[in-house]
Amino acid sequence: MPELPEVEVVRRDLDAAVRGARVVRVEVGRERALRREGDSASFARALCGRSITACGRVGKFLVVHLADETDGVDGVAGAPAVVVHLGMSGQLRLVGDAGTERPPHTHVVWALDDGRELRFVDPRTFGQMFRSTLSAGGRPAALTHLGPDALAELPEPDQLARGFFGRRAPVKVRLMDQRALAGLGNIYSDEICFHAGIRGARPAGSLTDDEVVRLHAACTRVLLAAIEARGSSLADAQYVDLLGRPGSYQHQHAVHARAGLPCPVCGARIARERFGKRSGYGCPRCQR
DNA sequence: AAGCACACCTGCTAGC
DNA sequence: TGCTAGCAGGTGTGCT
Repeated sequence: MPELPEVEVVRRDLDAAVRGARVVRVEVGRERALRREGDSASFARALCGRSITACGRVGKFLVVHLADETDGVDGVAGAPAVVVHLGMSGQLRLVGDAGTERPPHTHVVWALDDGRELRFVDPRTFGQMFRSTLSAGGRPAALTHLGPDALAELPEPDQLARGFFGRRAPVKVRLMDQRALAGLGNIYSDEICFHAGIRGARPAGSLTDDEVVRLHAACTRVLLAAIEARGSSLADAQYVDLLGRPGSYQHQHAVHARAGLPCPVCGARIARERFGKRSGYGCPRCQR
């Protein structure tokens, strides 16, 4: 399932590929993909004729910046954007030839002025796209509830520690709380906790200053390595990039989805643990 | 107010 | 072999 690194890989590729292209037609095959929009016809009308000026990201949300109708200036308050969330199984696919057969579950298609198509494909339909305008800080207004981005805006350790103070919730759950820190999901919270040597089930408020410093460092280290490897593609959710290519960071996973396999550091068996309805993974020996 | 439980949805798998 | 039940997951909402 796409988390921050996967979305960042898509963002970089998309930015390089479609910046300056103009949307000439929008097709909506499934309304649910636009469930935050009033109706798909007005969504399509609003996009047609607009140029893509840049592609940004906040946490797991992709932000496609569009040229303003009047002056085409991007990035200022009030400028239009389309926010895309890939959910669990969503993919953005860019094809050069619009005649290429569309995969099943292609819910939204943007036809570009150079003949290419940007397709939103999402079997499990947890993903969505919707319009939003940029607020004063440069973020889409619809995303102001998100905490700082876990890569671009990672708070300093002392500020992270303040966010953990007094919390009984497990540190893994706290890391995945998008209102506190945006971008981490089940995969990367497991890997970050492992690299920090901290059990995910520990109450967030129980972490020492030194442990928060380790968590802070592990966060940046893991996210950068995952982006370098172009993200994680696991068996079921099948993350692939704009051109359909899988990432390779799953081969570097130390603990996630590796229950019963040996820890790459100490050889102990990786344990699976329940966090509500979710499962987390960790090394019982390396993580305290 | 923090922390839970649940709905949403589909494809895959384990078990019968 | 063919069916069904269970599971996976992020976000948003609503309850305690």
